[in-house]
Amino acid sequence: MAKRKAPQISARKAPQQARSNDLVAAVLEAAVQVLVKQGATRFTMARVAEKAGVSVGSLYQYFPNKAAILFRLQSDEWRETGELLRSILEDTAHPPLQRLRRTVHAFVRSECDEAAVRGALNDAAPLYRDAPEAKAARAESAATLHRFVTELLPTTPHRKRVLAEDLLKTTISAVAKQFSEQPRSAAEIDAYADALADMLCAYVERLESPTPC
Amino acid sequence: MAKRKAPQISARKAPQQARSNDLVAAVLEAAVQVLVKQGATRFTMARVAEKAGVSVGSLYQYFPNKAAILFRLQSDEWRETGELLRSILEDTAHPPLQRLRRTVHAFVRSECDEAAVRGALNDAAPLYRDAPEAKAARAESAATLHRFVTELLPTTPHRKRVLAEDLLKTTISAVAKQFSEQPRSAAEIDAYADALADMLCAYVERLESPTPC
DNA sequence: GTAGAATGCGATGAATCATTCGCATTCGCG
DNA sequence: CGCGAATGCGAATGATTCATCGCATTCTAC
Repeated sequence: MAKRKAPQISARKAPQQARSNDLVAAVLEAAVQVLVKQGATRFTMARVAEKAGVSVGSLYQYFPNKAAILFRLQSDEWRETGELLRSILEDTAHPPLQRLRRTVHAFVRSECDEAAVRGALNDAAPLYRDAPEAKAARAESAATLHRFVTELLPTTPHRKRVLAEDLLKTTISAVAKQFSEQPRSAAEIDAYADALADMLCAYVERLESPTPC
Repeated sequence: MAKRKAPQISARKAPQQARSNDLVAAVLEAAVQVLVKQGATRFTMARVAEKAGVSVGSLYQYFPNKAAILFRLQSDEWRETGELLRSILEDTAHPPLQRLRRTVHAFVRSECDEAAVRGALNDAAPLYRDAPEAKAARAESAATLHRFVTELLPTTPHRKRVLAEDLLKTTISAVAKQFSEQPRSAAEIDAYADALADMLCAYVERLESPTPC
């Protein structure tokens, strides 16, 4: 869709002294603030450096380019959410459908929590999304969902199950993303997550015990 | 999430002579090509002008700025799709559920048809989406859906119906958008649209005749 | 045919940015 | 203390891009 090259996006070098650790932390925090307050198009190295109280050159000591900072923010978010969802989906103490419902709630809440950052990160996505590192990160969460769906739809034919897995993944992520684009109250979030879970459950249950349309 | 100002985005003036009509047409066609072949970040006035075989100055005769060209492309797409969906949703010859299914198919197909343009337009969305003209365009299609949902869920309590309307709208648009981000074969598209329609129908039917979870 | 309006041109101003590089400062260790 | 390495700096660079303006060309009405 765009980028010909997907250049270096990983950290340039690991901080070795205490001060550089602080610097990286300050940069990341400043990056979030700039992203939220100024938006993706005004997210520049100069602004991040100023907000972090460091110089532009220092930014380039630990991040090879602007995309790397954005990717790091996105990557951290992915990791956190990934761990949260994994802990819910693999908690065999509860029946699958209940785990699905809890996952939907947790995910929608999580998206809305950091809506401002995520929205801006989304606008900036063209800058980092084609990097191989980003693709690897997505593959991992897909694997977790795959194991869960196999358990959720034991009697559904393989052909249909593959489709359902894709649809569930897409629906949850796309709907939550779009929903979180507007600011929402806690009550709205719960109600919406409930409705979304209702929809997914209705679909899953019908797959497992078909009823004519 | 970003833009402080949402400047002029409507056409600057209406073409009065034949040659200027041709010019506008050439510009729009060139804009699509640049968007598809070069991506949103490489979409510049100079490139569009060159591809269209006109000068930069002429671009500014009919479009006040870059966002206006992008908005015009998006607006045309919205209008076309809007008319298509409206014709299906309001065709009272078929039962509501069947119209819903046909709508889903038409919409997913439509998104995939122009996937390249839409993907790039999406990347460029921050440039035009906050303009009042864009908001007005979205409101119109929401109204069509509202009338349909009232007919689709006659016995569902108002409170739930409002939620369901939002969820249906969000799901269809968000899922189709995400699905169309990868190139798809005709068979894939049909299968996916079927699955999506299955999910929505299962949800709607359960709303109208509740079954315990 | 001609005047005046509409249209078209493209060099140019002005602004914004990502990234680099040479030098100054600070740290850790013997 | 003092040396070398790590860290930090920020002006300068080079590239890109939007948007404008004065002038040339073409069209239309009379």
